Amino acid sequence: MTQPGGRRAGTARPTLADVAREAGVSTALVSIVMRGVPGASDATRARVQAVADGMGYVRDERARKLRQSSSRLIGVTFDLQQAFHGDLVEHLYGAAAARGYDLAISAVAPTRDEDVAIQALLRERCEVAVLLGSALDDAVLASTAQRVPLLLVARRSEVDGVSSVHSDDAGGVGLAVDHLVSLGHRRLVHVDGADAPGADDRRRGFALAVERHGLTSQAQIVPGGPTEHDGSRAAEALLYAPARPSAVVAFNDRCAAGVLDLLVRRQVDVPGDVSVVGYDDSRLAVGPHAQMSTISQNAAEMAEAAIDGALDLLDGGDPREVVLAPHLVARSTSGPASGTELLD
Amino acid sequence: MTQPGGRRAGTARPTLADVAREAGVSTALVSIVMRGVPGASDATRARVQAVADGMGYVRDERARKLRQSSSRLIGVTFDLQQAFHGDLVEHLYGAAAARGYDLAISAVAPTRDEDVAIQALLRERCEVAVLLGSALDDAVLASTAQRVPLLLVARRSEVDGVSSVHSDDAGGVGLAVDHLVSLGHRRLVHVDGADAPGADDRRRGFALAVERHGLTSQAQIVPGGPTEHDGSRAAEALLYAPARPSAVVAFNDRCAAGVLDLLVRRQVDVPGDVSVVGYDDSRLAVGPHAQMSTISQNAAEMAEAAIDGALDLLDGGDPREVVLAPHLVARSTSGPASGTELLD
DNA sequence: CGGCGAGGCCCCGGTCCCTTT
DNA sequence: CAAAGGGACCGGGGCCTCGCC
Repeated sequence: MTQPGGRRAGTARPTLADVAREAGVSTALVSIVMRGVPGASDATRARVQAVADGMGYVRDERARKLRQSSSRLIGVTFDLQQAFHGDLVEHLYGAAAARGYDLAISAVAPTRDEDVAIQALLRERCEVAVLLGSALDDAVLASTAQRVPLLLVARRSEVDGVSSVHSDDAGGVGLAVDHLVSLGHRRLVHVDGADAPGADDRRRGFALAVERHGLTSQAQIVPGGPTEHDGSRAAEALLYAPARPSAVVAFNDRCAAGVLDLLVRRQVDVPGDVSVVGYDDSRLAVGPHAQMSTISQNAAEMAEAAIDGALDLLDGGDPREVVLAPHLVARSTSGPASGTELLD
Repeated sequence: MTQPGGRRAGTARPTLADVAREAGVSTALVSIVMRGVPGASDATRARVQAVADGMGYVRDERARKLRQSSSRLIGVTFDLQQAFHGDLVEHLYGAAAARGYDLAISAVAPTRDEDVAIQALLRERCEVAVLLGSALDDAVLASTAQRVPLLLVARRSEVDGVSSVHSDDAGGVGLAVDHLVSLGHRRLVHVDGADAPGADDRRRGFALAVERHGLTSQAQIVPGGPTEHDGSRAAEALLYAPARPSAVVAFNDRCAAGVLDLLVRRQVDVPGDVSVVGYDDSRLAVGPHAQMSTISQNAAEMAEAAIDGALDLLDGGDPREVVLAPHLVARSTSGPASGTELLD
């Protein structure tokens, strides 16, 4: 009750000035100690540190970043429902911290638009924004890029001034096709991603790969989507098709999980009767359907590349496109084609 | 090039002062216009707004919150891998916004400890922290609560001064048991959550419920865990048990998904041979295993209660425990017991 | 007298109270 | 009294100065 002002007890957190008063030194000195920079004697340093710890002092990142010319803050938008985004965010934290940057994350969800998420980041004065799997159209991306340097992850960018980091989607699907063909499969199907980011490239990659193997006439692309439900529906339709495929390349792991679930449910043996390959190597791939064969995008590598690209943009580097090589992770949902398949 | 100082072109974002200079007014007036508060004529308001829009002005939330006595910021920690946390975060955004608060979210993941996530929130000077499914022990919670008001979601708190919002876990499992018993099931199994938050209560609820129905001797609790893998393993063990159960109550939806996957894979008919009930009603419940019967915690309601509780704590209210009533969502993984079951 | 430890002071970008026209 | 301006201030950071051994 030393203060006549009616401030709520316990609410106020100690500031540099509070610590300085308590320790009997200036705020500048406390600042020096808290930052661990030269300018204080060891004895003073220890004493001030002890006082700060005792008071539970935590520095105000807001005030600190306000004063500094550079906020050293990277904004990230991600989709709360996408498991792969979760993997990416986790590694983005690590990659940013390793370079002395903080992360401000802003979620996208059915009731929270991507624009809203980006506006929130702009108000936080992040120096660059990293958008995971953005669904914004080129016009919006272009106008956003004029307000803040922009880097897209897991999506290609046709937009001027926008960097991007994504895996070689067409090539990745090609790896899946190569793998299946080498196992003896001939009748291949691609359950596509409809209008999801990357779906075009994966469709194209599938078409190119089957052509390369001279299997175009036996191959098929069926409409799917990015969710388990889409995969299930597509698989159901395939079961009633005249010539049942012997191998399926799904748009992503979620889609593949839907395909797998329906096949297992219909007592189709995987990989005995049908092989299935997913895309992403998200946590789903090693989940309940344990050991899904899939194309891995390597979240850690992608996150590193994203932070590198973002900081390069900040340093005045030209926007650029980084294409990562995906690789095949053959687990237990893909196997040799059955005998009948080999006959045709 | 009006400034001789070598600042990087295009990097600097306009400030209030820039807008004021451009519009030929004071910063105070621009502030009034940007906040939409009384104190400016309509004509001036329109003119200043136009200038600000033209310059692409976005206010600096950091500076604003620094000046304001209250930061109106709620910190949230959540697990990137938990689908249910994603649902909660989405609704927390909405609930906080409805009360004029911002959210600062900080993720927890295998390589990012809960302590690290909380420290980040403290540096952002959030006024209260909402922890989703915290795994911190009581001692750490108690010491954290001394630095910032704390509210736990989806976990009970024994700690003094900490509020909590969670569903009635024991009661919820009771609902599942009642449902299954009413369908004629007698040999019930609970695949538990090991040491996950809430697992104790759900075990207890199961034991109480089967006792209430006089089925203790035929009931069983087997070790499980919070992941699909745990569910799968437990289900596998059950298939080799002497008396196969006719119904399973899983710790959560992920665990139930694992159980379901293994059963389907082993060609056990669900719900013909075995009924399965999950817990959470997360996105998984309506995912690939379409239409899982489960106990719903209603993320929207929980989020509302969490924000209410957090703000109440801020207003000086006493810490309190809010227990929400879970409810049964009977979908297609639970059905009548088979004939053999009814005989014993 | 040189160098190190420490303090004074303004600044970052808004907000808000008070004063002026 | 409404509209607009002036200036202190929130919590730290960084430059410059000063005292002292």
